[in-house]
Amino acid sequence: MSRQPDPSRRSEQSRQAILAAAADLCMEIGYAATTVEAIAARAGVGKQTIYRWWPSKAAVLLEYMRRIRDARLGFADTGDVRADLLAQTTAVQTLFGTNLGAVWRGLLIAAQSDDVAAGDVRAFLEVAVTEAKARLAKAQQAGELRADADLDMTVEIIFGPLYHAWLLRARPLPEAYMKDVLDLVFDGLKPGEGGTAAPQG
Amino acid sequence: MSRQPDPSRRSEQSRQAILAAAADLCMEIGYAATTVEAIAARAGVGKQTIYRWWPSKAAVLLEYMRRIRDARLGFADTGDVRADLLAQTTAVQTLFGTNLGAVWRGLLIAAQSDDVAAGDVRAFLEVAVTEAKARLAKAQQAGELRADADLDMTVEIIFGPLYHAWLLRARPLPEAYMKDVLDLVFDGLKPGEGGTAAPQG
DNA sequence: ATGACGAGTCGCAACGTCTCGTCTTGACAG
DNA sequence: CTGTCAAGACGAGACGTTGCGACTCGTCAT
Repeated sequence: MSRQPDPSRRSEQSRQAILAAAADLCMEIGYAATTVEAIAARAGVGKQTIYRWWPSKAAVLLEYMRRIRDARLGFADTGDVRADLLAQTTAVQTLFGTNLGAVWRGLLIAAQSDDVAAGDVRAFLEVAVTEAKARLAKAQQAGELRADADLDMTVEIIFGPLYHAWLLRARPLPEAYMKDVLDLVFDGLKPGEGGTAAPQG
Repeated sequence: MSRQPDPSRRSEQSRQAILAAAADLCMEIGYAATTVEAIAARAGVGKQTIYRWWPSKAAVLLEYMRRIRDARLGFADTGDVRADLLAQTTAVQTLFGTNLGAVWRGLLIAAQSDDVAAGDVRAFLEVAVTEAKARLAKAQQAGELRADADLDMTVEIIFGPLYHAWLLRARPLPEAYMKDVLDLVFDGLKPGEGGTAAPQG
């Protein structure tokens, strides 16, 4: 009787091999083509070892992403909210262009059809959202941001354009994309007094 | 010899039944669970009749979406760009909440793994983007919009938040969501002279 | 007669479950 | 300290199931 396995006897080596194999395959052949059987074969592992510890390939890849993130710092706080947001969003934009972007894209897809994965993926996403909201709340108190701005909405206004361009339109973005977006949304789309100088993407 | 079938002999009745069955299934059980075999069964049609005319289920659903859109008008032009954008984006937000939203979500997923579908889905999306850009260009000439705003970016700033909230975060949105977004992005996130009154989502 | 149609069969690929025999580990006996 | 032994995680892979996309029928309309 061992319906739930004993984590203390788990093979760390297999765990690492599975995470690495899953990520590599996803980067090389795409999320959809990355099958559990292929992950097992590449990792030199039995399929059951994957199913014993993870409910799906999405869960495997999400753990991989979590490890990457945990090795990273969150939002910086230099006192200049626009600069901090630019640093953060530019880092995200850069990540989208790397192989990790392919993994993240796959997870966002999985979240649309797999309810279990959806909860975990959204939780992962909400960590970033919460970090951003915390930084924005501080900016609000510092008078750098309109006091009446809803923070969830503000996060969506800042990250939404990037996701729209990358995930939906799949268009190539100039390096300064997020700088120009931030200039536009902070100064406003309507013409007028003109704050910080602005774009032409 | 009939490698490419003769459209003039095509059964319009089967076509309609297939489109309706595909859309109904997608709304009822979701995109992933909607199989070609299920569509055929529901439509009372042979599988081959689907494969004869469409390359994939994504193509079927895209044709369905195209029909819906063709029965609709594009952007209105009342002379007030914010009002026009509000009307358009609110219509989109409403659509997301209906069963058509489930179909559209499915197509956006398919575009991530099926290269052929991706081209068609993006083309469909670009029609809406182009409409929006045209209206924005007019606003720019009318002095309603900053002259230096990149239009692709502006479209992403306006629609990005909605997609981010709906597709990625799957959070429930208040009816006035897009009104508040437009107020924020037109007037700007930074505090100051305060243009139009603004939100608290 | 041509060819689209409904119906259904085919081999294939991946799913998730399962059953092997092997190897590691911790508990206990000597 | 060392030898024995049961528990259980492991690699490997067989299993039935599902949906794919190509195909083959006999029917029916043009």
